[in-house]
Amino acid sequence: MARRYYGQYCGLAHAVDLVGERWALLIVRDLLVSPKRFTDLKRGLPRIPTNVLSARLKELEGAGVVRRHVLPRPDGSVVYELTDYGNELEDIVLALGRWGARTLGEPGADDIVTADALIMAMRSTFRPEAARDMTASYELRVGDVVIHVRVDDGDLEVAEGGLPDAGLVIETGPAIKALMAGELGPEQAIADGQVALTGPADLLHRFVQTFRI
Amino acid sequence: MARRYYGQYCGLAHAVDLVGERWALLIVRDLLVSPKRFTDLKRGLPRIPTNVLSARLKELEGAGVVRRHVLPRPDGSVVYELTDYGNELEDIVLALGRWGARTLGEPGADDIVTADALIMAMRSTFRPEAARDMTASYELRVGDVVIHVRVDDGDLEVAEGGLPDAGLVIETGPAIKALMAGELGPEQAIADGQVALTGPADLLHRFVQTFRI
DNA sequence: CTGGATCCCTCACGATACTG
DNA sequence: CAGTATCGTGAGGGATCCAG
Repeated sequence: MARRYYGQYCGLAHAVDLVGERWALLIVRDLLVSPKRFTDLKRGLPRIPTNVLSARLKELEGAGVVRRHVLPRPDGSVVYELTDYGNELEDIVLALGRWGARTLGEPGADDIVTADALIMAMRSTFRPEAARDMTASYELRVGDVVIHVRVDDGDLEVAEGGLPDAGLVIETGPAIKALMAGELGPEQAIADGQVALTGPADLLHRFVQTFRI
Repeated sequence: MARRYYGQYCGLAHAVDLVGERWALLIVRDLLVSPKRFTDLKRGLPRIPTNVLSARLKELEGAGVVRRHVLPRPDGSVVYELTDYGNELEDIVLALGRWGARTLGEPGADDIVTADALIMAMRSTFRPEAARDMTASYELRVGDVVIHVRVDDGDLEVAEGGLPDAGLVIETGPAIKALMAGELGPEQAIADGQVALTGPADLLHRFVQTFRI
């Protein structure tokens, strides 16, 4: 807004003005999963300084991407959520995540995986054409993050937390990236101990066909 | 790359590491139109300091997005072009430009429009479903930028420069955004003198139906 | 305890000048 | 033409502090 960085009358330049600042798209990523409070955002983005988070939220609000919502009393707390306009970034964020995942190497020592990041990763790698008429459910544990995935007749639903009646529980670590990229075969991953299953092993094949980098 | 800004093992965070720096996506935008030399890039992005352009090109090269290519003698000059991986940003850049264009206001006093920006804008607003079986050609003059557009049986081709046998020459200014967003009707635009035509006026209707923010 | 604001330091960015 | 060198400024990083 204020800062006219680029001096170009161009949709892309304007978009980058709105969401091109340093943490902005990661904030949008987390808000695409669900509305959140300041502290929730901070927890999902541990390395962001609070002043920067505060500044980004104000900028995104001013840009019409995020809405600040005060919950009714007695709670009275503040929730940030995407506007309709902000929600329309979903396809872009998913596509960019897919693009970036293709050159994602091994995780660094202090890299973390958050539930929201994993949820968006599953959404971005989902291949509807491979999931046609398919129904399956998975509980996915990566490090200490637990999410679950339901594929219901070709529709996808991903959310945080476990799933007691999951068809398959997949317990793994960073190897999940190699697995989903096809760099590591399911059998190999199990044999190496990089993936542990609770449930029928052939479901893992369907999993890697459904979610693919 | 070097700077681990985000500390997250996530495709999106990695993508933002690669192309999230301050001028990076605009450089990519211009390279999506055609390979360019350092000075050409500088001319299309007048406000970028040369050291920053230099740094971005090195980073993008290191990221595998841009390739530095030395032309054969006696020319011996250097050309920057997108790698295959870089080219795969096209849909994302187009989508982001479309998203940003929706909230693009009036141009600032010192905003410029470059040929490359306009070419990408035409590509991003093209609606194939509206251009089915259509054949048309336009020369488009916005300020002192001249490009031409061919719609050939549903296929789009946009490039810099005039087109002597264009079906319609459209001469306009910033009003083109309002026109393409449907905020300004074609007749109104002509009546106001915000658009001048050389050729049949009804082609302008087809133009605004084919290219739409 | 949530939701920030403040302070200080560093480094990336921006402007300009200059060189092979 | 294709950058490198220099230098000032402001945004980001990190820790701490404060109000409701």
